[in-house]
Amino acid sequence: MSAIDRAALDELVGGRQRRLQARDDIIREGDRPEDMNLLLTGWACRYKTLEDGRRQITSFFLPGDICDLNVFYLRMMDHSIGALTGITYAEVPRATYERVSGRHPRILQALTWDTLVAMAVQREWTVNIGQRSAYERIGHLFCELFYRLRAVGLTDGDSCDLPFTQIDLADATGLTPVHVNRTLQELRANGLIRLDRRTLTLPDLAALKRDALFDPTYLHLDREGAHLDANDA
Amino acid sequence: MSAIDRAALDELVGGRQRRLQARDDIIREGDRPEDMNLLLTGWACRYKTLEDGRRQITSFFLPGDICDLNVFYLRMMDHSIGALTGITYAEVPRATYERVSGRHPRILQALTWDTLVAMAVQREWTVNIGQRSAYERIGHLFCELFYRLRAVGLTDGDSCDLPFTQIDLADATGLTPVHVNRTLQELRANGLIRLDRRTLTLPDLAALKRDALFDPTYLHLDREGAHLDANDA
DNA sequence: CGAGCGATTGATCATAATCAAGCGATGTGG
DNA sequence: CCACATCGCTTGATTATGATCAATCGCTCG
Repeated sequence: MSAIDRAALDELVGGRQRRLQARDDIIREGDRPEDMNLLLTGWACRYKTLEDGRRQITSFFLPGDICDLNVFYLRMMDHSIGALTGITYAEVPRATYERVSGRHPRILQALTWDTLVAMAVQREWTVNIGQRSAYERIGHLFCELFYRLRAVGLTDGDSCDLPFTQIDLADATGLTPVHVNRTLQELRANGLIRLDRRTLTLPDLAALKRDALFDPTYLHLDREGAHLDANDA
Repeated sequence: MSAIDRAALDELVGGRQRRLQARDDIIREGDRPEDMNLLLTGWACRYKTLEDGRRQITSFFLPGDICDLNVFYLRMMDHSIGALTGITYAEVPRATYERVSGRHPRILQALTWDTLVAMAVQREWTVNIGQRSAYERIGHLFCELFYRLRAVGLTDGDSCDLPFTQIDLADATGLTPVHVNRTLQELRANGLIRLDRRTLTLPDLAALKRDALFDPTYLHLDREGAHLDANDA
């Protein structure tokens, strides 16, 4: 990344920064989106709630992720974005976004890239929930999170942070918390995961990948485009 | 849509057009994407297959839909796109796309819009499969398809075409064909649908929406952006 | 006419949901 | 500093939704 690109990135992120506690929402279903949000630290998620209270988490946001690129083209949020941990994020106004992306094609390219990968991940979630068993589903999600965290340097050997509850995990996988708990025990018993105090360890990633039918192609980590990573800023 | 926009659209669609039979693939997982594909007539779908044969349809494409905007930014297809009926589609080379979108901001805006809505639909599918019962799930999908078809003028009163098999429906909803069949009977028995010879009728859309917890907000049909519809071309 | 496909039905099974209760750690107010 | 409330996790018992296995039927097409 060149000095010019870095400056452009600073310009993007350098405006208003905000801080939220776990469980607070960045933006809620029904709101009119005003800004693009870039997660700097902590974990967040996108979710939708049905009238009767059922809740589905549709994406996780890790540090460096863009929560909603271009969402200001839409009149109304059709989902909410909430903090899973304490977070800090940059609020990028539309004008700033347009100025920076207009002047810096590589930044625009990186944002486009990010959008395409986000779509690929969303598709894989559809496959995950639609076709995989509870055991595979949770294993697959763990593989995905581990790969994504590793790509931004947030793993430590075969371990990484996993700062959300089993209820969150249930809402993300379309399972009940009780069943998530039992499935986690099964994964543990098979030596595929260790999970202790918000730290996830994958002692045998190859075996987990096999059992969960995980193929990282969809993450497109072999990126040819420029890489935009808010952690670089 | 102005004459200039229309001319731009003609330029986009006016290149190579192709024709495929049902069950042929436009492009397959593992291929390198070369072009953007615009579906002109017929139905297609995006799908992924697991090693053991399980298959998940992740989106349906209706006439006028863009199958894969910008996909040429990615090195390799992580999914396939297949024809569900006989189809015709326009193959737009990267160069054409870049020339036209560079010169015609409204076209670019319309394509961006399309991408954002496609993402919203993909999220809703995640919710649908993750949280809704088989009955709600199929009902919800029918509502979605009906709304989308109506938006491009492809409905006839409370009826529309539904040119795919129960197996396709099963692969799209994450259910087995047997269970789809039984659920369809239940929907029929409750007077919410009629389904005969590839024609779907929704005699009581309001009731179906209620039972399926369908809220069309996510389709963003109240579009403020320009509307790109290949059928206009 | 026979093959193949899609839809349908029946019987049985399994995965995951539901209901309910208890445990341990953390945190707070009296 | 203790009492108790809360939260996240865990366990047990039971139920239900949807999967699986298997067979039949009608239709179209070569």
